[in-house]
Amino acid sequence: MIRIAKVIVDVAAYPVDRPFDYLIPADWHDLIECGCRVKVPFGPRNVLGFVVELASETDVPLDKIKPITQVLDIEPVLTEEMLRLAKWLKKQTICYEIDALQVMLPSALRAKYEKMVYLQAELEQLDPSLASFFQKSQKINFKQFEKQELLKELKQAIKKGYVRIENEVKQQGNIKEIRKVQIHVDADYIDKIKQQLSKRAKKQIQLAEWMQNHCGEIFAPEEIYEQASVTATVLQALIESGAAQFIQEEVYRAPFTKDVVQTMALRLTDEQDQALNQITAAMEQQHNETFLLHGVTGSGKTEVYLQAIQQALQDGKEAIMLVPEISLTPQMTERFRSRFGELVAVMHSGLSVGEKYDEWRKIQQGKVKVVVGARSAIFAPFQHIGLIILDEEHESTYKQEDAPRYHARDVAIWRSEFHQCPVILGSATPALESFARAKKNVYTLLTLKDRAKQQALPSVTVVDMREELKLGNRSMFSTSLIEGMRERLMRKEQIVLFLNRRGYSSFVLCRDCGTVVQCPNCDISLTYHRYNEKLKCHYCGYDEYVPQSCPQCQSEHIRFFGTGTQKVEEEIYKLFPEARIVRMDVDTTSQKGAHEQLLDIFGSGQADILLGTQMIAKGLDFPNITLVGVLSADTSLHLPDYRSGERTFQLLTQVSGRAGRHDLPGEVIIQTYTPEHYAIELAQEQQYEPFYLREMQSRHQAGYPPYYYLALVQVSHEDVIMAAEYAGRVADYLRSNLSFNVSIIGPTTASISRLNNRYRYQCLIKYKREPNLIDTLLQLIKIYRTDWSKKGIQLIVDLDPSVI
DNA sequence: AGCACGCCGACT
DNA sequence: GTCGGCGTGCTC
Repeated sequence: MIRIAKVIVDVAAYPVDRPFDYLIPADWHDLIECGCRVKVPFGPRNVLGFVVELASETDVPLDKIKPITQVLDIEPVLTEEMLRLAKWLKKQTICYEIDALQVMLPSALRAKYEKMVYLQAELEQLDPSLASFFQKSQKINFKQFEKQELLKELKQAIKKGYVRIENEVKQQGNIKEIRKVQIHVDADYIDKIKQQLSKRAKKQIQLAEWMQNHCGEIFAPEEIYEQASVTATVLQALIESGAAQFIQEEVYRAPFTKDVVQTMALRLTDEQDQALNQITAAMEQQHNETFLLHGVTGSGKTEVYLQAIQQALQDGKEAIMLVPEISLTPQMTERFRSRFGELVAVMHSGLSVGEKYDEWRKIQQGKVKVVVGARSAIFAPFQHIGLIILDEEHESTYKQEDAPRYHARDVAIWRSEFHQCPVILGSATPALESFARAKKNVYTLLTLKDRAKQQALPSVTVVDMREELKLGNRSMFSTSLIEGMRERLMRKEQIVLFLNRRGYSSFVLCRDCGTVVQCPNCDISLTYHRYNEKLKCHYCGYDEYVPQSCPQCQSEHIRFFGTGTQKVEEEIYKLFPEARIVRMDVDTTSQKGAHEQLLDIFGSGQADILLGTQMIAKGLDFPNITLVGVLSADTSLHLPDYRSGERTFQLLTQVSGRAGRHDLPGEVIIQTYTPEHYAIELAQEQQYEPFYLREMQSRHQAGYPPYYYLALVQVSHEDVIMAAEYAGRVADYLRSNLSFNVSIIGPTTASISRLNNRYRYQCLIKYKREPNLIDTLLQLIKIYRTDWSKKGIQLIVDLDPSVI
């Protein structure tokens, strides 16, 4: 007899990161299952929790055990697979189990808490200032009293027992329902009602007769008004007499705006066909093989994905397709929807909470078979996964930056083992780690060397901006880029300009004293944004108006340096006043749907130039683009990160791939001050393998992945001295507890040494094999959680960090 | 995490 | 005496 539920409570804290036992009330014995959300009393408050296990007995003394107060789900929201996956995530990423559970669900299913004040006595007994609140209701939100500064009075009332405070657990997600009308099933019954109607109620009689012809059917009220030509009052009257009833029908919010035309599978090239065959073979054998699909830009990776998914669907299975971020989704999702129609769900950050919830339910209820989405879609609640795909697998957005710090690739591989299905990691520029694994046959390498339509790769020119400067060209455009743009504008072809910095200019500098205007909360210079004449911190969001004089020396000689997208836009207008420009960066795409809209404008030929940041580097596929310009290849090259070379190579290759994808030949112009850097030289040749070999060499020398694994421990505190002191303790602890062949670098200041008023230090751990590592880190975290956290120290452990 | 409990200094 | 500061400990 099962009576005890083991529950993970919604409290992210070290001492409560374990299941708590609760009694299942008798009426719910058959109702509560593993994976259900429940409301439970926890100490003095009520919290939400997840049932992770059912048991028939408990070690907890009976006087301590409390019953579950509410069941939030009749059907579990988490499968057994998810509960197991959560335990794995907890261990793998060192996070709280509750965080691992929450990350798998749409935010709509997470709890919201509200403190409510309940009236416990007669209204007259209460202080008049309080009593006014309880005129209409027995319970009032605590916030109301807070706002009116009545906390003292409230405290008095609690003491006297007139009121009581209780924490209410609320669900945010509501299923959107619309009201429909169901006609009574029995025509004779409606007839009876009709007989009882007054002869003068002509309209009601008319409606009753209409209803007799539609027994049991369901209509939207508007349909009835129109079809029976009656008004709402008449319908209301008949519903009251029982001839019909209102019902609630669940609807899904529609995140798709456009209709799509059905497309068929394209004919594959030999290379594509070979790749597909290996994948489908693995699917047939139910083999959890991981493929690395390395295909040059324009080689038709997406078509391979589509046909592999087609196969999964034919086998009665489901498929998950991950894409890096919203940038890819409009064009990509359209492509998926046009192939698989209504069987596709979409998940990305651009959807509202409600829309995400609806898409999630479509997956859970088996209404769709394919999900196309960003990182978190890897947790799609499918039960028979036949295939998982990560497109652009090298992208760092697949790594979540806050707890649980998981990598979607690792989760994908875990789920593929569970479901015995293959995983495809696809990229034109695979992450070094992935390519190395493919070379070691951990992954199966599939290569697409040629573009699908046999187009030549675009010709790439690297322009040395130092030479331009010597020749007296001080503008941000080289002579050849200007010429290229002029030609394309004349020929009515399209241009993509890429710049990886948003805003107007990168920093504001005083020419007299050399002060650079900095964020007051972070150790970062502020960026000038022209449209609202403000300086903005891109890390914490702080903004201020542009100072008229230097804040340090009051000099008026302050100048803007560096170049952002807004400034480039202005410069282009100066050069080509007739050019129609679409600018895409975080500032122009923050509104919902703006992304699609801007791409539509460009795609339909209403603009000549697409100017943008990172977000335009991927996935764009427009036939008329024949020129791609990279304004400065150096920006990403000189970041203090061991991956900066790899990132630059990837970025340049991706951007270059936007040109000449169809019939017209493409040209790429890369502007740089360091043309001799191997990442730029090899990007020009568009050869991945030479770059891979060269980069592997430097990783080997410097002791970085894939030769070593990394773990990062970051310490922060409001006070520099505290932060430095405890970072030192971390380093000491690690050095004395890890083996000698592990190198510990640091403590050093983090690349952003102050963020949101906290000073940041870090220790980097490089290791090849250190079975002791997780346990040592857990020990360290224990010390931090029991001791250091009280002193305001914050400690973060990131295994396999994507940015260091 | 959040909340109660408890112990200590400063005020009507 | 009472209020409110925050160190300590617990949550099935």
